Amino acid sequence: MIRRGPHGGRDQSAKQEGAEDNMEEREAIDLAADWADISQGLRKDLGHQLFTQWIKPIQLGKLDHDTGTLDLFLPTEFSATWVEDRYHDRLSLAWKIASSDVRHISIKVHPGRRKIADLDLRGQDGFGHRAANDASLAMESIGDDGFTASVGLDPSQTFASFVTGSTNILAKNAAERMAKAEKPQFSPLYLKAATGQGKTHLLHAIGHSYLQTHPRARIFYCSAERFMVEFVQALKSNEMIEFKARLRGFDLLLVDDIQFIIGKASAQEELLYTIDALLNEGKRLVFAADRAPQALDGVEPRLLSRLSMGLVADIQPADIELRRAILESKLTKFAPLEVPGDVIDFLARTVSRNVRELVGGLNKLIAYAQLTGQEVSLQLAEEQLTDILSANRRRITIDEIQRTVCQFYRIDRSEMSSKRRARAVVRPRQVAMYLAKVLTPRSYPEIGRKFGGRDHSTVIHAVRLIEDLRQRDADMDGDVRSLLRQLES
DNA sequence: GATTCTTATCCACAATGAG
DNA sequence: CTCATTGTGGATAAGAATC
Repeated sequence: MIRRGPHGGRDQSAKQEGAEDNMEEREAIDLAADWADISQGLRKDLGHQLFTQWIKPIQLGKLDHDTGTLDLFLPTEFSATWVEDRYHDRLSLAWKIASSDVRHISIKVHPGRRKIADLDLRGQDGFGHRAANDASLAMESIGDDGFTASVGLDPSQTFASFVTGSTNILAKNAAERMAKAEKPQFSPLYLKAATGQGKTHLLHAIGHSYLQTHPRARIFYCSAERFMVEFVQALKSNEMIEFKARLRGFDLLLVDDIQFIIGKASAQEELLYTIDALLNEGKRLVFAADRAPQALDGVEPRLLSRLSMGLVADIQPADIELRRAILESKLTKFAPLEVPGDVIDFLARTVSRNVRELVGGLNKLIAYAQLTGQEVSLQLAEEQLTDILSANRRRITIDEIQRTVCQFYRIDRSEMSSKRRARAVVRPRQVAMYLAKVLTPRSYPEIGRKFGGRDHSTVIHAVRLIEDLRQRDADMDGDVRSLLRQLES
């Protein structure tokens, strides 16, 4: 698995080595071999389509031994941003596992390609800043006096750029108070949200805001994953005491994705002591995770109680109004650019899972439109965003359909499986079968089974019948439409 | 209530496609 | 090749419609 070249301690040896050319060549071969392994794994993980679209075009750059940073090149600004956004963590982790010389990865546009200025969507919109999560700079900046840029906080992720709605206002207010108030009323603050709902954004924002009011504050920001890496490194090199001392010197501790700490008993222990020490001094602690503290199984109870003793603020998934507001706010960044209202509406309505995807979709659309010189239109959106759309189509179950249809026609749920053939129950049953075929990927036999074990040809008959009826009967069409609307929201 | 008509259902079987 | 899915035509009996 771990491929090691014959040149282990490169940092020292490479500079004195006479045969430098040879070294470089060997290294390039090693990296290429590692990359072959990694991309094999990713191919399995991501599936063929995603792999060929995003991973395959990646070209290996050089490894900088001083910083341990490996460059990965993509042919376009857009694909670089995309890969950065979606796969940075994965790639980074895979490389760290494959080669101990690689400590960070950097995803860039291939220097050979001309950078299209118009398409430079980064920077303004918070898209493609996953690297900041890594906070590789956080630990390195400990020596200095908390200079903002080196803390690893993404400068675009501030409270000002955080769009609020009813689902996240609570968490935002809590975060703001954590950053502003002189004495924190609660600590730690625990942010709970599914991926892509903005917890990382809030974490960064707290950092920035606190730094504004306390310019000399010492802030620690990192993901729990990163925490683990640092921890293990300190452990290996017998620098634990130093490591502990550093940790306790911070005024504000921001730890992202603490669910990753599950199962690492020793790191948990260390985190626990750090929390206690910082809490006693009235320091501020903020944690973020994708689940409630109680749901972090594998974390010891003492740590759990520390995590939940402050305020646990839940960020609900963005609702449609918030999603629209986010898009509008991003849109002001492309000021002269016209994006029709129905496109915004379409995006806000369909991509519901993940805000990153939402913004990513908008970026992709705009980039594509500019590349091809087309107008941004609803049609273009439907064509270009098929991957995002299919991933976001809410998984509607047959049970859900049956419930909704029964409610709509005011009949009992049991009629879906009953043997009765009265019009009043057969029609709804057939409508439900039709909807099951249209809205789910289930096969005819499977649908038949869900309707009292009916034959698959019965389902086919029902689907065709309702299709036919929708054409000729306006009432039926209206019924189906309103059912579709109900089910898809 | 007895009748004819309509059709929801099941069955047997062919064609097709994924693994 | 095997298995599951889709699709066709036919038979039957449960309801609907008509008297």
